[in-house]
Amino acid sequence: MGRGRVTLKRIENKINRQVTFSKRRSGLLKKAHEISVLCDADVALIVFSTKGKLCEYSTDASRMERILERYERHLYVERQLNADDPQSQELQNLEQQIDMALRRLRLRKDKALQDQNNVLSQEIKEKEIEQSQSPPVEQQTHENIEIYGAGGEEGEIMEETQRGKSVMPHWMLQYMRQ
Amino acid sequence: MGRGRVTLKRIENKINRQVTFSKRRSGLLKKAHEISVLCDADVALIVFSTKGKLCEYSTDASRMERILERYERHLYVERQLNADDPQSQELQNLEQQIDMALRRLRLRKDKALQDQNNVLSQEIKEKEIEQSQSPPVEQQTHENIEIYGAGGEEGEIMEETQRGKSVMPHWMLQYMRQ
DNA sequence: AACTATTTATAAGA
DNA sequence: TTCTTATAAATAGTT
Repeated sequence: MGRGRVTLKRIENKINRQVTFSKRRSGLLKKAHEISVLCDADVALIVFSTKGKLCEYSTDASRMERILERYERHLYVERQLNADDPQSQELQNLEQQIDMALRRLRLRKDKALQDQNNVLSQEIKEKEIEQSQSPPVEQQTHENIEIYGAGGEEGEIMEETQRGKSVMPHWMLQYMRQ
Repeated sequence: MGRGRVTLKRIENKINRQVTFSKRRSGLLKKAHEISVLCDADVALIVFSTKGKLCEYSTDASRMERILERYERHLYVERQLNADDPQSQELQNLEQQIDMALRRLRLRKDKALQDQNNVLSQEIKEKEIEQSQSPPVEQQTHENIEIYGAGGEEGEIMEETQRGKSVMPHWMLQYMRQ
């Protein structure tokens, strides 16, 4: 798309590669977001540039981990099919046990963080009432909005995933108008 | 793209949604693959349809897990920053320990599977020599090929991730010509 | 599954 | 970089 056909081959010119990466990353993120909204699909997208910088998209920041876990369970079935010798079967079982332990622990940790958040939001709410100012800010939503791509700064972590914070990752804002 | 503007809103008509999903999934996978080759980037893409069916792309099937692990380490730093109370700090440490155990175990398991694979490929090689037939099939590569999208069947797991099997996931073949 | 009229993405150029 | 523009590609609606 542009003034010339593209051959699917590594772009050797470093500047060109960098520019193309930046442009195409925007496009990819936009499309990932669009399919997730239009088709009600869960999407997790992780991109590392050559420089090793991270950029990610998921349907919903707080759902990224759930998507990955779900992915790993699919994956798990595949592995079981492959493991037809006793040695890897044994390792399989061990892995499963440790994995379950980790999952249980994460649930506990999530709950702890959630409780902590609840306490904090309660404090904020009380402060707001104290100050008797403008009504609470509306919940942001990503439905029903036309988005347009725009250039993005390459070279930093573009989203900090925080549990249940926002439906729309904040870096996505740069792809929006209105 | 098409005969009408798209409003970013869930497509309510089920058939339409399904068709759009299928078309856009192809496009998304194609673009994910293109950016990874053109810009030498690591990409992991996971899509679940509403029906819960999985479709995935990664730069290299065997690298998917490494990408996810790398992602989780980024993520880990974020979490540390959030955990400023003793309770979640404690859980954090516990998690880290279990996580390390799991990682060590997976390394062992990977090695076991690798060894198993090596034995199998050795056996295959020996059979080939026995039969003294055509020379070994050329390694498939995904560089330097123009790819075109094509419809894909929705409703099945499109790739079985198998350790180090192929550079190009086999479902990707359907997006190619020549 | 194909076909096209359009919209959208983007390679080059400024 | 960022914007502009010519063109290639993607795809919505249709058959």
